[in-house]
Amino acid sequence: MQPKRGQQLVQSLERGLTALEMALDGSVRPSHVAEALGIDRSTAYRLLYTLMAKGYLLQDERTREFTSNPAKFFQLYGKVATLLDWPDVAGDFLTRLRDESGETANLGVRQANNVIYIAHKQGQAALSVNFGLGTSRPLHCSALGKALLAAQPDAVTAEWVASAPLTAYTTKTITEPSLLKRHLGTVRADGYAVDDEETFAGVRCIAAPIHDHRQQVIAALGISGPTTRITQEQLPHFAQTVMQIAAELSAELGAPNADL
Amino acid sequence: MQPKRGQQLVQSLERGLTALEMALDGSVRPSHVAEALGIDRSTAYRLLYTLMAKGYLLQDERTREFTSNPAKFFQLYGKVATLLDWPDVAGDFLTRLRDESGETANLGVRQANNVIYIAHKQGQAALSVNFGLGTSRPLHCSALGKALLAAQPDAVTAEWVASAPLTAYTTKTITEPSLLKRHLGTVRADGYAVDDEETFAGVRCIAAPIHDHRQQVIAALGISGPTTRITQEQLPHFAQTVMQIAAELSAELGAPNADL
DNA sequence: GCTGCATGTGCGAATTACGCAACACTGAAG
DNA sequence: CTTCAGTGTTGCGTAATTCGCACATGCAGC
Repeated sequence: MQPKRGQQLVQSLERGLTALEMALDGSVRPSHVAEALGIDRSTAYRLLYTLMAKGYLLQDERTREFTSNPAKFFQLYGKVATLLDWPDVAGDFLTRLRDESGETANLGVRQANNVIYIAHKQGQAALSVNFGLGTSRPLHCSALGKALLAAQPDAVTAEWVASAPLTAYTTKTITEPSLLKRHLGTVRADGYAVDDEETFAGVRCIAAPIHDHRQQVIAALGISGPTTRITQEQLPHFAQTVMQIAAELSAELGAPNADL
Repeated sequence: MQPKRGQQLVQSLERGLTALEMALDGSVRPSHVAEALGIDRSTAYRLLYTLMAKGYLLQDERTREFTSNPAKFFQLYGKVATLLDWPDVAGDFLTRLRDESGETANLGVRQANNVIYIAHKQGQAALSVNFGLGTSRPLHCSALGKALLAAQPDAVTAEWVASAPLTAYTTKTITEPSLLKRHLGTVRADGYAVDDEETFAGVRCIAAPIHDHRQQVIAALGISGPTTRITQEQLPHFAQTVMQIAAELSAELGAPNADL
């Protein structure tokens, strides 16, 4: 995050995108954006107006508030079709994983220092975990994230572990770089990752990586449930299920030597 | 489309967004963007670099090409959660509609002069229609589009019909404003819209509007199939099915007086 | 009506982004 | 191997673009 080439950034574009992302978190008005970015109201207005002219935002005729245009974003996202296929492709596997484990099944990919959930099937028990689609969690304390991290070459992992902010969310969150590095080593050896109440107290998650036809890790598949059901004793059993279905999904994607 | 306030547009932001959209259609390089926008390579590079710094694009280490970052767009889209829920909420209805009709069922919302498909279940017959998710079709010649148009107040419809570009896609496309206006009147009276080979020869579609709890039309639900199966004779029967399930979906969303 | 508060719009000043030019690199052609 | 054409990337001076100020306008509420 130390941009040695800071001069190459186009300020207007950067500000405009920031304003856009603000609008995605709810309705936004020029005065808010201006205050948040430390710029004049008129400047903020022109940014928002440009975003509206481009179809990214809509302006409420009455309240004059700018809101995001969902259809535009769906359209943009549709062009990036790779992930749109996920729910279709992985849907059946997620359903099976949910039914066999009884817990919420989810699928995520990496985005910077986070894993974001791109598909899921919620568990049907009265007490079930529910991550919203499109939401993100830090890599270092989620099972999906650790499964993705462990798939990288050692050097990359080491560098990441050393520089990433390892924020603690519970008392069990691993915040020590050296510990995390060793932990990821065992994840790779085991073939699955466990989030043992590292993000939310009372929630345990298990995940395994998904490979594509080039044997590259492109996503992770896992389950999340209360510690009362995903107990330490049954953890290996759950892990087996997760790895099994993850392997099948990888095979569906054309991965070689998936051990079915 | 006649910007009386052309001076309010921020050029850098506008260009940046255009470059972003170019990247969504495939890999992009500074020289391409520069040529397309009529700007210098260095300027194009700085725009792309800023987009990358913001996470919207990724740069291939080897080829130096800029590509879109699917995860980022999914994340953005996830924040605009309203539509993300659609596949979950409407999934069962789409499946039922597909099974009862035997044809591809789809759900779309309006985006400017187009309808974009946000959820679908493809028919299982050997010959079935397949629209890609996130793709768009003009309002005036698609069943979903006409169902959405007919839901508006007369004045709005009249104005739109007069100013919109009614491009012909087949010989059956309605390109005459006055005809389209009258046609939309019958759509409203019937409660469903038909696309009788107006977009693709050999394809007929039927759609009905979806209302939310405020009785506002927010989407349209429909089926698409070959004219050999969706015949003129059976059209009313199919329409009945579409309207029935559309009403049930509206009811699920809390719409009042949905006639179940 | 008057008073706060916000949006939206000219206009001049200067910051910012642009194009030019140069360098490093790559890949293809000779 | 050398040459050459083409591209990515960066520095820099200039000029165009954007920014912030100031004001007109609209609206809600003591």
